Amino acid sequence: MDKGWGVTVDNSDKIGGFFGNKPVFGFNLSPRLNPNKGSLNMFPGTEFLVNQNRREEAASSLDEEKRAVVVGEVDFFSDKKRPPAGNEIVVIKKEDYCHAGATIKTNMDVNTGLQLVTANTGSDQSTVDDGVSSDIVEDKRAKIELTQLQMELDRKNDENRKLREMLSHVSNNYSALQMHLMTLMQQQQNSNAQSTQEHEVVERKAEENTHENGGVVVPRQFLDLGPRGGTNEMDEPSNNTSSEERTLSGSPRNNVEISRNKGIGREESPESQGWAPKKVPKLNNSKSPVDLVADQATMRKARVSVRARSEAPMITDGCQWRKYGQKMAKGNPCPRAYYRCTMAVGCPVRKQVQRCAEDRTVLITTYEGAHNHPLPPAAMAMASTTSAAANMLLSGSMSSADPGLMNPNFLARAILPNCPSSSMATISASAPFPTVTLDLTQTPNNPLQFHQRPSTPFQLPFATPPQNFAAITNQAFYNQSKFSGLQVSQDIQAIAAAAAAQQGQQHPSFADTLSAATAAITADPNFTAALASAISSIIGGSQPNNSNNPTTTTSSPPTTAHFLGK
DNA sequence: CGTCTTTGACCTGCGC
DNA sequence: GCGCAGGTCAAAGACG
Repeated sequence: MDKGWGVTVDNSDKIGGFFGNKPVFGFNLSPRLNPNKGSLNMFPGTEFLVNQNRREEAASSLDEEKRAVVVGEVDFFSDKKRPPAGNEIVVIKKEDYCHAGATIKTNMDVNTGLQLVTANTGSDQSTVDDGVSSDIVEDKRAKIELTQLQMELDRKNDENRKLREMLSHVSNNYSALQMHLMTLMQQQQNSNAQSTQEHEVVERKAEENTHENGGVVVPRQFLDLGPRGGTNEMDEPSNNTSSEERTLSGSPRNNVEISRNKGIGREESPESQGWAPKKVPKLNNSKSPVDLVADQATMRKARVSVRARSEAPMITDGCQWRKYGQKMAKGNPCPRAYYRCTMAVGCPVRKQVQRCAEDRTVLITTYEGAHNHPLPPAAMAMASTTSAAANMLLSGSMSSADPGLMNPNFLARAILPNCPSSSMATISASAPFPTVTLDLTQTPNNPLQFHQRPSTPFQLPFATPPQNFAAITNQAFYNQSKFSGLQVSQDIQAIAAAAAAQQGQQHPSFADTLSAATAAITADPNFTAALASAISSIIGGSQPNNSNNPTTTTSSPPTTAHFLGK
């Protein structure tokens, strides 16, 4: 039944749907083509539409169109896949063997009851009577593409959801592992603390005796790092004690110091309040437990080194420093300057400033000791950072029995929990002064690193949201208490609260402060970048006001400070 | 005059 | 035991 266009398929063995030598739509006829039994096989790759009941709905919308892509041979005339009468199959993509717009229609012959298949090659649209116009085909094609995009979007969304779930799962596992590690570490520290408890009792008695004898009361440290602090612990008990020890040493110089301490009233000198020389007097071989602990503490005295690019001779850190020496260090043509904190009498904090031999634009500032006085709020960032770094380092060293706990990567993660890369951490824990290096000369994408050797310089990012300071500070304090398992003084709590108050937060308790800090960190997923940005802003802000005279730092507004809490 | 820096001397720890 | 390097002291000088 030729409709005048295309081919009508009936009981004949031929189907005229050929375009050239190629069959339209690529359908093959079965040798015994019965419209009810025949087959219409489409070549793979042919995109087509099935417009169900188009015939009945005439010019109805194309919403009911079904789209399919032939991925294999499709037998439309098999019993199962036969399209019902009134279907229209439209090719939407030009193929080698057909044109876009070519159609196959199935229709029921009302006279014979046979299902008719009408084919239109699409090559000559003028012959199409009720066929599909090219505009409609284009419209269909656009709709199909839209559908394709929607499907792709759905697929991507689903994939993203699965990835998020996977990430969440991994994060949970990591947190669980970290908590487990911390638990193990704290258990180890507790056992260490027990072993040193006896020594503490001895030291406390010594302190009490000092007070009874009218000795100088040494201010408490902000934090106790390690078993009862560092070298200051050794110097704290009393001047009398240290003097006696120095007498035992037989050192002429020490004898001079003894006479000074007793005679000229150097009680307020640094040496009497934490600034006693680090040189440990040689004592008798039969050291007391206190001495042994003190020696151990000396060995554990941590340093935090900050590498930053600065033209100024010294970075402004909000603290007041007094230069007390300068030395030429081996392997570096630049002299090393020695400073001590003068913000409070007897503050034991010292720092060394030296330019990097390889890159003289890099200023290396090494902090040692803990401040024994309140810190300006602006000084919190660096103070807490260095303090946390030192704390982690010392905590790790205390657990030297377990090498895993000294893993620098773990340490760095403890300090910077959101550091994505474990390779950021390299910590020099070599005796007697384990050192953490905060390198601000690295690439902006990875600005804060822990490592032993500097490498690539970079421009400091100076844009710093001030509200990050509180988060940084609190995070550092949080890490201190969380990982070191040591006591956090009320001063620290106040400082942390003050720092958090900079964010306009209310913190009735330290726990709340920590919670707020955690929230702040959560809100700012890139803690590393925030911290680096904060520190770099310190340095950046210091540069304009910095003079060659370190003392001028006191007159400039204390934007921040470098402190190393012990 | 007080404060701070400079700088040579001194002390200590460590490696050989 | 000696030498070296790092760290510290303190007298002298500079500066406001």
